[in-house]
Amino acid sequence: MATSTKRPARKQSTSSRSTKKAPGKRAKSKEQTKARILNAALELFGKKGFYKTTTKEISQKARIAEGTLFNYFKTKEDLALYFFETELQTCIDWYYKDDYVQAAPLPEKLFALVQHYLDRIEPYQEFIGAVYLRALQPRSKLNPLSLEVQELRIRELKFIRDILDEAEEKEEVPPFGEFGVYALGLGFMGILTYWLNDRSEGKENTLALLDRALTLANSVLRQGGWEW
Amino acid sequence: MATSTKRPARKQSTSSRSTKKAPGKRAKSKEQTKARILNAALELFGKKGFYKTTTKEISQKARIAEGTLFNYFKTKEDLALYFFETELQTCIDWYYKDDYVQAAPLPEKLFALVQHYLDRIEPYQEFIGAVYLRALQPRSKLNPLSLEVQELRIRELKFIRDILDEAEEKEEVPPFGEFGVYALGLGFMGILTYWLNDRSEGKENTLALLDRALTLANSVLRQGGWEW
DNA sequence: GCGTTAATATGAGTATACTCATTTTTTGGG
DNA sequence: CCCAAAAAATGAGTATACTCATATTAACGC
Repeated sequence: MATSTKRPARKQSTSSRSTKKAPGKRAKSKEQTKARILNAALELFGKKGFYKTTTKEISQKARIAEGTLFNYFKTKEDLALYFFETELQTCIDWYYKDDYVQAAPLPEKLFALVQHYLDRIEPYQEFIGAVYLRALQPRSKLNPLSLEVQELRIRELKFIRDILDEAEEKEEVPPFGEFGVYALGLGFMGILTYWLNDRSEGKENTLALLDRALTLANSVLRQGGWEW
Repeated sequence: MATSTKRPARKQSTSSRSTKKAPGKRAKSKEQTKARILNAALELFGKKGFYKTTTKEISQKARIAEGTLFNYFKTKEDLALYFFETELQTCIDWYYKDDYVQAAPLPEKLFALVQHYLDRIEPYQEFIGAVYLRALQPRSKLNPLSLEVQELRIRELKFIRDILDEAEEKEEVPPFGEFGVYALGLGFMGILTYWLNDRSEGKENTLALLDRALTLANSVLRQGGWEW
């Protein structure tokens, strides 16, 4: 019964043809399989939601055996988490390519960054709630709140720290150091949580909250006043 | 059933003191069963951890059928969550009975409260990580970050708000309103997360962080200075 | 007591994330 | 080409949270 599926269509048309290129057949096929899984998962999650999508369905749609899926992703949640990591990275890249944003004052910068990120993960809204919380789990590599435990090797944390360092250098902010990174991470998490709960049109409440929080923080830090 | 004493039932006659005690057999047995479940669960969670404890084991230890467990708690996680709600309530009660704490300035007050809470949930440490995150889930009743969605009916939020109101009244803090409640809730969550990751002796790192955060916040708010 | 109704208990059954021993495919050396 | 080892795929099997139709028990009016 096996074998009916994957059959490499092209037998080798002799060894000469395929001169072991850099990728190699194996690596290439692996990549493709992974892509198929991700496509299938994304489509199904979007259509039926994270919980109602079974790993069996995903495998079928990706045309692989169910077990294979777990060779690529340790758990179903890891599979979903993949999208956020990707988007986060995209967001970081975006930042470093946009001179205007980079030059802006801290509050504007943070506002733009968060807004950008929220825009990007919008499609995953339905299932992000089910999954992003995992990132807070004590052992998770994505946990922005376990700074002292893990040695700041993680991309995302490094990014936050870079932004903060720059602001400290420009004296936009007092030298908070680690503490600041932690606080920023926490604040981001708060916004994300609020966003998840936000039923307002175009998530405007979240943006309003974000704006208010940044303005307030800025004003408190700069002039020690709270009349905003 | 109980004695065969005829009990000429009367239609109404509310005055009938006949039925000895208020509880009634049913309510009583229900209470006992619930208690048995909680005891069994607590012991097993403590001994084997949340994930390795099966609902079957819990039922057996509580001497009930497996299905019965789910008549009392919708999910296994709800069962675990029960302990936190209880401890939180205990904590709130403790606060209102301690005049000294109530009279203290806000930072000391918050420090004492959090420390007290952490002390109390210490025994559940092993499994709290697995479960408390659920509280952040968009729909959760415990989510301290979904203020505007849910109308502040929840005990815990009300408590935070009361404390903040009082501080605002005493002018220890500017009138932040809802915003303040949200921020406090978020801060508490941050501490809890840090605590979960804290491997230091006696969780002293967490206490240090808490102290630092409160001192800093206080100083920034009061004098607009950040030399602390 | 007896009958009726509603609450509660039951445990076999279901769904599904994940495992693992086995099979298939790829690679690379002779 | 062929073979052996490594990598990857496979799908039947497992574990377990949770459901549900049925059975048991309590409550209460007569």
